[in-house]
Amino acid sequence: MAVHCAECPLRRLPIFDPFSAEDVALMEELKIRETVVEPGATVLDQGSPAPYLFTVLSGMGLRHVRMADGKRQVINFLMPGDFIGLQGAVLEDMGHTIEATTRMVLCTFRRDRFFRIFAQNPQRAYDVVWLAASEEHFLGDALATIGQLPAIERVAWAIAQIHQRALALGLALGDTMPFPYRQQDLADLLGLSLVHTNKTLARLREMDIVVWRNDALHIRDPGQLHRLAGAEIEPARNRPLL
Amino acid sequence: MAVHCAECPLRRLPIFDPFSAEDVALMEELKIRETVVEPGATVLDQGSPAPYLFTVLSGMGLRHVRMADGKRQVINFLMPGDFIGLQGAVLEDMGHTIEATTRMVLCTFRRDRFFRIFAQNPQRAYDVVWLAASEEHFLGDALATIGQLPAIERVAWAIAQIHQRALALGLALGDTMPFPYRQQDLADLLGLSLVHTNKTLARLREMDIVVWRNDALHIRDPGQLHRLAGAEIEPARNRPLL
DNA sequence: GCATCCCTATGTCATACGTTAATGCGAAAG
DNA sequence: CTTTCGCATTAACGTATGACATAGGGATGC
Repeated sequence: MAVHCAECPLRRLPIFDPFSAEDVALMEELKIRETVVEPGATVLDQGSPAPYLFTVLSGMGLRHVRMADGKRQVINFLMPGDFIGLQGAVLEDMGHTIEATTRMVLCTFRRDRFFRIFAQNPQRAYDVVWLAASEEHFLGDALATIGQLPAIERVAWAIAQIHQRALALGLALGDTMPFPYRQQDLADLLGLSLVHTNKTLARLREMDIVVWRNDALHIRDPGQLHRLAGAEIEPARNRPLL
Repeated sequence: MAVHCAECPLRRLPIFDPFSAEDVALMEELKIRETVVEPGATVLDQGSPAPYLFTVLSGMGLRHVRMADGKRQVINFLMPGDFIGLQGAVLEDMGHTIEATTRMVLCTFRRDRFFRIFAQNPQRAYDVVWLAASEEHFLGDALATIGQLPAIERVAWAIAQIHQRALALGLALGDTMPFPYRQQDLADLLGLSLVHTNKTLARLREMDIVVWRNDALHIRDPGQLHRLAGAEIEPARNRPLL
């Protein structure tokens, strides 16, 4: 019954893929259909509750929040296998907007039908919880990065994150990966200004750590990059209660 | 079967309260027990996968991450009704540490037994998804605040958040609320230095917006505070399943 | 061909914030 | 009563980052 996304070994995502259907009846029940989003277009704009849930079948994008004064915060990146719209489906509004940075193909299903399957298949409910927890984990990491690290480490962190996911998805060829973002997107993710992000990227280039040209990014020194990005989390002083 | 926490109108939390048991057999099945955490002590230290899940019955605390160089990032605050340990229960490790800032009473249950009820009660599965989504909503908000706003607005945001939750829980008396945190905690939440947080609080005091003494905080000018905090502070409301 | 647009690149200057250090103050300890 | 400790408070100074300005490089269109 559960159809796992072939493109998503990373998140083990239990999604419904309309193209490799195993259970046509279930898909009919869920009213699954395909949605295409062109680069620059948005799909689930913030403010409104969402009657639909989506799974990313292909393409890349990002979710961001637009603030009162025009400031923008990118929450995270979207890659094939990601499951979006949960907030909008469960809360009264989904607090952010989904924007495509490449042509993105989504698998769409209806909220009401989707949650109905919880009753039929508890394992899927657990999978959804797992997804939400992964998301939470990432956001905590992002919070720590933005809150505590200097610009160069933030940028390195973002690149390492994207690389890691791209690798797991088979989108990256070794240390070269697709990078269909503008520097403004990176800046808005990391809480930096565009100019400073640019300068930081220049520094990374001068240090011969990464090279970025034309929607593709190459990591020339993975060791250095991960040293910059990764030293963050360390086991805390442990005082076991149990 | 579901026993809702009397203390938690805000999150409508579907928790098991061992003190108002309606279903003794279920509680036995879940091996529920009570856990007390003294101020300063920690539970669920980061790094280890957690075999237990907790619900906060009373007291306050926070979750934070400790980083390599000793830096600390507070992820969020904990109040009665909060459900913790989901990441540790679902992922291989829970990325942060839970720390009590007052004496905290927790309701503990075993991971394996807990998830088993998904099969028996799909509504509870939906509730857990709802909880995770609320968490996600908050983290996105925090990310935008830390990433984009200046110090004074960050502090105002944090205070407004806590006030809102305390109000909903009946912990606040009008514009006076418990505030059992050190300024360091606030600083680590907001990605600011201790000193700068202090100065910002002093500014807010001079502006006659908030006064803070002895674990209690009084909002003297709610209008001003909310104007500073931004309209972002809307609570995550629940969306009925049907 | 030129013009326009969007984005990247780089320099100069301004400032919000971090760092260090010293002071004070109440609570707990001896 | 004095000491110590944890935490709040302020001041002086340094710096990472933001703001502004300008130029350059492809694209796309006429």
